Amino acid sequence: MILGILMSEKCSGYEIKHKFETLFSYFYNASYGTIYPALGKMEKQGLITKESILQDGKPNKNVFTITDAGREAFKQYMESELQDTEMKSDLMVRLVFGEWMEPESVIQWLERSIVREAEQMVKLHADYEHWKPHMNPTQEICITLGIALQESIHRILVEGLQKIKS
Amino acid sequence: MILGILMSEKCSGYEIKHKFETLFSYFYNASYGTIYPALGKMEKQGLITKESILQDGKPNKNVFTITDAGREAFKQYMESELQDTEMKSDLMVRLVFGEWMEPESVIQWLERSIVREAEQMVKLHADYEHWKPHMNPTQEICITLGIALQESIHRILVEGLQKIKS
DNA sequence: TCAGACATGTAACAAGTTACATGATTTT
DNA sequence: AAAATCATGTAACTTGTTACATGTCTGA
Repeated sequence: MILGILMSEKCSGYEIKHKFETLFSYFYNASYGTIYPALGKMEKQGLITKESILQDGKPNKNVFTITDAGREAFKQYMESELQDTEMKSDLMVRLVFGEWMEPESVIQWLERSIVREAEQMVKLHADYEHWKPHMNPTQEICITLGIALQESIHRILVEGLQKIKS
Repeated sequence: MILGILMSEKCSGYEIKHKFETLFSYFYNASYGTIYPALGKMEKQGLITKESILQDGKPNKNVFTITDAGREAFKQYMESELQDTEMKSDLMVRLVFGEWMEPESVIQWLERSIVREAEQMVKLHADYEHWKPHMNPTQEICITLGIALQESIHRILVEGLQKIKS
């Protein structure tokens, strides 16, 4: 992911984190504890180069630029075998063992999840409208996929909640 | 998950793994390298007890039974704060950086993913038909969710592929 | 005869989280 | 006066994977 980000422009670790939070948060996340060690490692491997920028009134910045070797590594990843999608859903785990709980608990899980999905849907739709003009076709597929997943989850949970309540 | 499984019946590590593969594989997975250490740890904590069964013509079995403390731990988990769903999609990562690749690569990713989703949909539908009679309402919501997610992904990818090709 | 089911476990490694440690400037 | 933004990094811990190690029985 970091190499992909650096394909477009050089960035500091802080700026990379910001992109994870604003642009990619709907399908990817990384903490500083992942980003900084990864940048250090890739610099050692010669995939990126560091440039220290002294700033006035702000801390210094370490800005990283992708190298030819880095672009090569990025392409190798992009051409490698596609990995399966993994997902970890606490809600699904609980639903499978829901028989051991009172219906009220199940209703709480569902209502809570419905609200969360609805909130994320609003955010994603807004993001889509916002970035639509600069998005290329594959990025459109990606965000459309994100939105479709949330809408499906939302729909099924609402239907499920009705059944449980009735 | 293991405690949840043991709520219904005592099981060996091997049997637990089998359940992960057949009943839960659409939303959860665990390897022996996770299961056996987890069983050992929970036995030490007194959440489960071990019983060694000598078998004829087959290796011995260590069968684990949940204790009162285990049932308590299970309920504490079920009543704890619901965690957000996480997902890791290699396809989405690639789609976001698809601008750096030839359309042929993008088409390959999409076609590959469409086939995989279709295969899993067939399997999940068959599973649903098979276990429907013994499923309780919350388990139905869970598998319906799994099926809906796969159908959405499939639909969006087919639509996306058409746009890319045109 | 060979693959697959039955059965348990460890060791090395990979990946990622959270909290800690520091500190100036800017906005509310 | 407090909170947020800008900015970098480490250490301890958690979680999970893959490969190794071992061996019998049963069915095609």
